[in-house]
Amino acid sequence: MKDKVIGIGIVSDLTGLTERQIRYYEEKQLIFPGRSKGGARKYSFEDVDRLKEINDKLRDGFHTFELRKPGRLCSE
Amino acid sequence: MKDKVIGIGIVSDLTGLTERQIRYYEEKQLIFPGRSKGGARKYSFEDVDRLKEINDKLRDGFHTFELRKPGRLCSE
DNA sequence: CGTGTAAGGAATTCTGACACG
DNA sequence: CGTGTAAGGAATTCTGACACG
Repeated sequence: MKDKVIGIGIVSDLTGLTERQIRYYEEKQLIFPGRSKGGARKYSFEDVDRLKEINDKLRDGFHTFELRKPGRLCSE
Repeated sequence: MKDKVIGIGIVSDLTGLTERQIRYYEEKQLIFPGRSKGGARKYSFEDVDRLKEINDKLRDGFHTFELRKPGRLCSE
């Protein structure tokens, strides 16, 4: 379930999110996909669930920087 | 685990088999991958295990036609 | 801020075939 | 029989940018 083996196209199908959204969440450090030799992003099923959750939260009014994993412990 | 979401390249990495072997086993009806809209083969983790098993059997001397799922119920 | 899109390139996968044995 | 490879095309994904707001 933690194997990073799913391509972004399938993840898009699975989550209903656009590839743009998925890449943006990575840019904002909310998700950390693996990469194939060629550089293609690879996700796990856990990542898929996490992506759905992120999108839900965003629709609830949260901002990307509020959804980082750790929670705090960033600057102290 | 039964979700057909893994591309043939990753399956090749996961199983150690070449893409040629993986496609050949499909041609011989030993494995049944899904397809993306564009026609790319998509496999499940179950398929990955099945592929390893198929290759093991072949190395043990079996032939592809002896490894079909059903077992018999083909011509009677 | 979060997301859409057009742009050009690079990597991936597909099929049918010839090869060996 | 099971697998390797070169061949050309089609689909996938990548990055950086401009856009809106």
